[in-house]
Amino acid sequence: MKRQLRLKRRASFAYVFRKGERTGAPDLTLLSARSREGLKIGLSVSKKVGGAVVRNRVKRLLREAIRPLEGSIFKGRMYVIVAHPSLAGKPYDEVCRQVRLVFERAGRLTC
RNA sequence: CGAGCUAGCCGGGUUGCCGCAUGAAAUAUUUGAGGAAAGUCCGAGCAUCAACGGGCAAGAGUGCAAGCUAACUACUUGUGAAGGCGACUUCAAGGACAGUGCAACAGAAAAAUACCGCCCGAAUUUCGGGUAAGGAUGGAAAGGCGAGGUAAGAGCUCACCCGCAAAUUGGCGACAAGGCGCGAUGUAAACCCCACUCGAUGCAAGAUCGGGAGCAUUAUGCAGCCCACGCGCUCCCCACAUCGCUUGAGCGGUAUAGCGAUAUACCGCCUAGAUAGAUGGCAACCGAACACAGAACUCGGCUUACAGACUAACUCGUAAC
RNA sequence: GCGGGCGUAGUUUAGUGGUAAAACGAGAGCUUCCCAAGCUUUUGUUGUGAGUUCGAUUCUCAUCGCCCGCU
Repeated sequence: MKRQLRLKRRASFAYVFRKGERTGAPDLTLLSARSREGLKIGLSVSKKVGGAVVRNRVKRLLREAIRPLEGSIFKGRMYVIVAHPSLAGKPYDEVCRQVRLVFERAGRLTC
C-alpha cells in the first residue's frame, strides 16, 4: 500500500465511522464515505482481536489482500476496513476472498 | 543405563519474483524486531519545574558481613537459619529489660496470678497463711528429668541435658570456638525505637517556528515551616512541521588480575528509528522448523511466558569390570 | 508510553487478625382444593500462588483478570 493511499487523520477516521455506509462479510466490515482527497484506505484492528503479534499479522494480510485491487477500486471515497476477532488466524486465501467480496457487495469495484 | 542438580548457549538458514520503511543516491542498491522487545517491580542517564543551596518536620523505602558498580533495595563471594540421603536450593536475616498495644475460644491465670489439690494454724466445714510437685485448657503455662531437701513444696542444692551468655583466642568483618555467670512467653510483613537512603514530574518530558491575550514593576514562586536566593516575563490556542531520535556507562574477540560479580589493556565493528505506526505474499531446498511473543527516548537489574536442540561439571541408585 | 483503582453466595454490596453477613434470586420442604403471599432450609477453594503469624477476607510479595485517567 502506497503512503498516499493511507487514511491518516484521527478526524477522518471519526468522520467515516460516523457517516460511512456499512457493508459486511463474515469476518470483516467495510465503511466508506465521500472524500475530497481521492482514494484513501484505513485499517481498524482493535485489541479484542488479539495481542500485538496477532494484530500485526491481521493488518499485513489485509494490506496484501488490498494491493492487487488498488487499481480497480472506485476513486474519490475513503474506506475503513474493520477486522472482527474471528479474522485472527485465517489464512491469506480466505482474507483475500473476503476483501474482494466486501468491495463487490458495496459496488465499488469498477472492472 | 536410570533419576536428579547447577551453569552456559541456540531458539532458524539459503535462493528467486512482487511489496513496505529507511539511508545513500538517482533506480542498480544498504540496512531492517527479542531473549524476553512483555510486566512496569527497582536503579540511573536525559529534560523541565526561576533556584535543590542548607536546616527542621512529615512521608516513603531498606535492614547479616565484605566486595562490585555510573547507580541500586540489584549482583558476587561468604556468615547464620530452614529444607534435601546428596549434588544443591531457599530466606524483608537489626531491636521485645525505650515505651504502648494485642494474644479470640478454652483455662484459676496469657505476664503476672491461685480454681481444684497438697501442707500448717485457727475454727468446725468456713477463714488466714505457705506452695507450684499433681489436675484440667491452649499454638504458647514460669527450662526438662532424676536425686537430695521440706510441714507441704520450690534451681533452694547437686548430676546430666536445654537456652542465653562474660573473659580469652581466631577472622578485615558477619561470625566461630569457648564457657565465668544467668534462667519472665509470643508478636515489630502491630504502632514503634535505632541505623542508612530519598525534591517532584516524566520524551504525550521538553525545545524551536506560527497565531492571540495580559501585565508593566510587584505581583508571583518546586504542594509544610525557617534561612538564603532570583527577576522581561506570564497565560491561552493549534497537535501541523522540525528537533528530541539514536555512537552508547555500546557490541564482538584476545590477553592479564580476581574463587566470583567485575576491572584494565589492545584489536575490530556501526548494528531499526517509524509517527495510523515499517519484516509481508507466492514458491523451492535443508532431518524437522511448529514455542512464547512485535521496538516507540536510552541503558543496568528483577519478575513472568516459552516448542524444541546442544555443551560442560557434579550427585544418588543399579549392573558389569 | 505513563499513572491510578478493584476482585467476597447466581447478582448487588458489608465485614477492627479469632465460627464469613445482609438484600434480591434460584432449588427443596411446610401451608392451600390449586396459585400467590408467608414460614423453614440449602447454596462460598473470599481471583490464583507463596510468605509472616498459634490463627489471614484482613498484613506482605508475586501473578492473573477487569475498569478508569492522560492521548
